[in-house]
Amino acid sequence: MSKIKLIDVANLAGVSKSTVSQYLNGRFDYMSEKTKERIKRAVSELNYVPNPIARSLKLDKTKTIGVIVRDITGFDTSRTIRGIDDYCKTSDYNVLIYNTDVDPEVEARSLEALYQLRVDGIIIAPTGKNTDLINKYIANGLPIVNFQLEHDGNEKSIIISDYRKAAYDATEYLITLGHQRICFVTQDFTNVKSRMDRYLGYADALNHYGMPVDEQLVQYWHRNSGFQSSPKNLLNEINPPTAFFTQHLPITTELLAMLNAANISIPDDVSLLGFDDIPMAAFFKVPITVVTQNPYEIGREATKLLLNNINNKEWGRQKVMLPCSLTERLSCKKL
Amino acid sequence: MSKIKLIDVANLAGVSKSTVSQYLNGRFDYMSEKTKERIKRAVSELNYVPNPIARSLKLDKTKTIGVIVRDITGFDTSRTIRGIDDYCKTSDYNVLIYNTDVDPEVEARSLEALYQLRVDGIIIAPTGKNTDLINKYIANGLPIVNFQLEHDGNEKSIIISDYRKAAYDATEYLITLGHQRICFVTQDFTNVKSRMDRYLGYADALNHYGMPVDEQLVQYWHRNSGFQSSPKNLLNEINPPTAFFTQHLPITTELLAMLNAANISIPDDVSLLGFDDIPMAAFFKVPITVVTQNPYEIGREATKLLLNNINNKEWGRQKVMLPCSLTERLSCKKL
DNA sequence: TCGATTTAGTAAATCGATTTAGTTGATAAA
DNA sequence: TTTATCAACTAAATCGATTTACTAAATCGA
Repeated sequence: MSKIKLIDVANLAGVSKSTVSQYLNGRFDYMSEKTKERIKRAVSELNYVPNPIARSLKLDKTKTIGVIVRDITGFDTSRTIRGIDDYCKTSDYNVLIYNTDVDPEVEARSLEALYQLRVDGIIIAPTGKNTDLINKYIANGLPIVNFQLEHDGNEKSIIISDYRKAAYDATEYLITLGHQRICFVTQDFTNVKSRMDRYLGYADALNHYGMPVDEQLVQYWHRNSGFQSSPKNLLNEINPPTAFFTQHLPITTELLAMLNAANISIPDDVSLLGFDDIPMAAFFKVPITVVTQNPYEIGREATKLLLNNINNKEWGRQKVMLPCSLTERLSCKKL
Repeated sequence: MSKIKLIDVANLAGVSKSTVSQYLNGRFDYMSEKTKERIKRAVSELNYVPNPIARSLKLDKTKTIGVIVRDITGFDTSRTIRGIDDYCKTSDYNVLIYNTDVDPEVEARSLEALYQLRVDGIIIAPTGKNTDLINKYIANGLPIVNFQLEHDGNEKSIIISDYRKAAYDATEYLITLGHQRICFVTQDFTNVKSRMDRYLGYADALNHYGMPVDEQLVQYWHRNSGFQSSPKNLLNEINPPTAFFTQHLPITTELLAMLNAANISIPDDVSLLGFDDIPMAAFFKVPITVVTQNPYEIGREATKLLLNNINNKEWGRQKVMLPCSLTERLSCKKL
């Protein structure tokens, strides 16, 4: 179990370090079978594994990628990371994780830290506030793949769910159930394409069924301040929504808690359809119907793309869209 | 943003590499203020950051630790990792994560991989099947801290919840509610101290209240084959349990699903108390009362202990026990 | 048969730090 | 005045690989 080095193998095999190195790197240009055989035996006898640090220093490649996410603890996020990790393990890459908690400054520091650590590439769920910085690193030769949030639509490499279609399908599902007044609850989506896309999908569906978008029914929620207008008040208006379509997990859970507290019953008083799966939702008082992404697959695809970029210096714009699916549970009532 | 090296700083400051290195490592033994000042200026002007790989190679320290867990996706596990990560970031350590999916072979390979990667130490939630191997690495000078599972009670360094007290408290809680027949559902606990401890806590409480342990009420569950006897059948026996106390998250959720399917109502037909928190449990049809550990804190404590071991070569046996707490929800009925 | 080419392998430079063993010039002690 | 001491630095070795440039022996063509 002690740490064997190249020179030990060379000595045992009776050849020079150079030859062993050539052997290990598959450069058999001019190497006799006999020599190959002896090195092979020495390697396995000594159980030699090259020191990855020395290798990294010389090659200026670390076989390590960085991952920057909001919070590894998130249901979808942890699954994406598992996807990244599983894919990396099969290609002998290692993964370094940085959490930002959606703080752009932390995000900027994480990028710099990973850059200084000489990672070969980065997968990032950006906050959206460091787009220029990210592009600067890319311009500097560091491959970066985005996921989860499409900001300006000019991302060089991005894996994203097909948000527009997903929102379209979900809205259509509600319309099919007879809902005419569907409240679209979202975060501010100015300049954030992946949020805008959901809105467009929602609008597409309404239009397709001959319904205009009622701006009264587009409600905004903010991470710190909560809902623009209280859902309870909304339901007390003259022409209240019959369904909520929430675009973000915290929105869904906060809304759920408020409706529970106000004794507003789902789906009898109002229907609810959420974006992103909720852990253990099947056990809920009312199991919530949701549009789900495939976070594990997103992780795998992002990694596939990144490793490809790392190993083929030249790469153009790439965008991969993965489909979402609707998990029908019991929170949407047929009217 | 280009990569500046030591020699660049040395040139700009007009001194040798050695002097810059001494400066950076705080060895000011014989260094004039003037020189210090010039190096300082050069460093900040060039925005120099030492290459961690070169440093690792020379120092044989990577400032990286490995973490081996069952599955990063788990609710508690992801929080523990967040605790580890947060602590590490404040000490400039990096974290490499390996998932085992409770496969001892994968666990063994992960240990070897991390060893070869020259991590400075490892935090592991062991499967329990590689105790000897782990000890071998420790004997080889690699600090390893255990958590989540105490196997033989001889672990050199371990952070664990106080399982015995937690099980005692939970059982006492049920007894206080009037329950006399409490079914203890567990995985096989032969040779696994942290499971045995929960049983002992359960038995302690029963004994303390003058109740004998009825072995009929100790039920076993297995990851693959499920329950020893079906919970439904159990409830149909002559003298059925009035409460289930489940010792592992998968047991709790599987039991929950089975009771739901059989239309057995909680807590009216039977009470349920689980070990480990369930994500979003508050939204459940019946919010489940649980004993919760503090996974984030466990992560921090494990890291604190590990970094301590790394930086003080001599360390003896260490065991830290963290308290659990009971989160009372609505799944336990007063009889 | 002799220079040219090919085959098989090695010595030494390199990656970017750290560290040991010196070196130099100034001051202090003998 | 000479030697010893000390302050302030530096040259060179080192960590463990990879790679380039080189050498020596064998083979080849004319």
